[in-house]
Amino acid sequence: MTTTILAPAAAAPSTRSRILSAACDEFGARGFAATTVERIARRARVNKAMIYYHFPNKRALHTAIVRELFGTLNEKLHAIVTQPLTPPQKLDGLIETFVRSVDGSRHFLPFFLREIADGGVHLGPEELGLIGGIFATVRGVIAEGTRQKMFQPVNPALAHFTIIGPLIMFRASAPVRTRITMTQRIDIPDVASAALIEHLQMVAHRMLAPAKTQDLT
Amino acid sequence: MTTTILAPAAAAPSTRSRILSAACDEFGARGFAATTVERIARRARVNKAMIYYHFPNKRALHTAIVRELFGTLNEKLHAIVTQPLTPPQKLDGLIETFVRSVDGSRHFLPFFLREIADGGVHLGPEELGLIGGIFATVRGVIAEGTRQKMFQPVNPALAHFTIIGPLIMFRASAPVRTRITMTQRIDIPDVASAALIEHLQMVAHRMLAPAKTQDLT
DNA sequence: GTCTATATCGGGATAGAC
DNA sequence: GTCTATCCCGATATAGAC
Repeated sequence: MTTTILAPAAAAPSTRSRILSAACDEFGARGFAATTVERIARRARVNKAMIYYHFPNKRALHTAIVRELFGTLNEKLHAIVTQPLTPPQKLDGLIETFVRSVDGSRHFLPFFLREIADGGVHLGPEELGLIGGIFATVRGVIAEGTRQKMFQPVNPALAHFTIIGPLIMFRASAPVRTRITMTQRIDIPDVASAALIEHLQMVAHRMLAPAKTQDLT
Repeated sequence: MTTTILAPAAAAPSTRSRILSAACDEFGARGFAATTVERIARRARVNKAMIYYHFPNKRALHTAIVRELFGTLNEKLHAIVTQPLTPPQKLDGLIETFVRSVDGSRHFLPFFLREIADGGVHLGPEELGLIGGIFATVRGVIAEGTRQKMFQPVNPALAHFTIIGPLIMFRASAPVRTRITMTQRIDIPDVASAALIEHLQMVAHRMLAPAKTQDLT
């Protein structure tokens, strides 16, 4: 699977990759139904018919993007948990990779959010498998740490979403927060990647610290 | 503001309330753009023209729902923080109210998620004010606790989303998790409201415990 | 591979009878 | 307040020339 969306290999981005990139932006900003092929074409500076030359239809274009987005994240996470590290170290690595991935591509987040909101109805077995792989990876680290008594026992699903949830919601809510800030006296500032990583790691540590002995940061 | 959506006053639900209820389901399941007025009409068992008799257009119907959904939550949260309680007690109350509200209405979550995903483009000043009010409420409690040295200093925005994020994402991801469970060997079970409340309160306590002295649950 | 032109249709919104 | 019929635009998708 060669990355055609985010790495146009410099120089002359192919038409196909321009279409994919433009589609990422449009789908991410508006969602599948509200995105028109016409707008994708304009953004990619190609004709509308070109899109139907490279992809059978709108849905297939969308699926291609989902597959690549989740696939690459999956690979990155897998690379971490197979290293010889302690469970807490792996967890820190997973958190950092999550944040860097989300912050490194403005595409990933909106896609993830909308697929969740739609209940995964657009996802075929292959895409579901990719998301399931992400679950399994995080969950495996938590289970490993609990087995080694380095973590207190927690519901792995809840622990998983305690790490992912704040990241997703905080980053995804940035536009809304900006609008709120402009309209009202409340100001809800953004934070840099490093600060976000640090916060999530702190929360994970505290959440998973064994009941008696713990070193709170 | 009389609740017309969720409390149809038994007996004969008015046409208008049937429309609102049906629209909740459709908008929640599909999002604004993918929802057709035709489907709302069918579900409400009325004619399409009836919808345009009761509401000026599709958008106004959507806005009416958003306004009520966020408005009632806002009131509930406000009622808690004005009681004479300690910051940790207020926070527990907020968490419980959040979870009960989300679990009590299958409508709230999808709307919230999609508005976030869409960057709040459908939200007017009034709706933004309601969401801003929710932010301000949670944030106020955290600031109060920090001032009284009962909480360690944290970024209030991050703290806020550490509480909200897991709840939203965990509940919202239930359909996807079910599909993953069916397709693969991974099984990501759901949890009851009480267990979710307990988990979120535990995380909040641990996150906010002052650095040195703490009683971990 | 790229473009113009067009078929086709679904869906938001309205007119107007009852 | 409720229904039928319809207008009309925009959007997906295709045909076919170059």
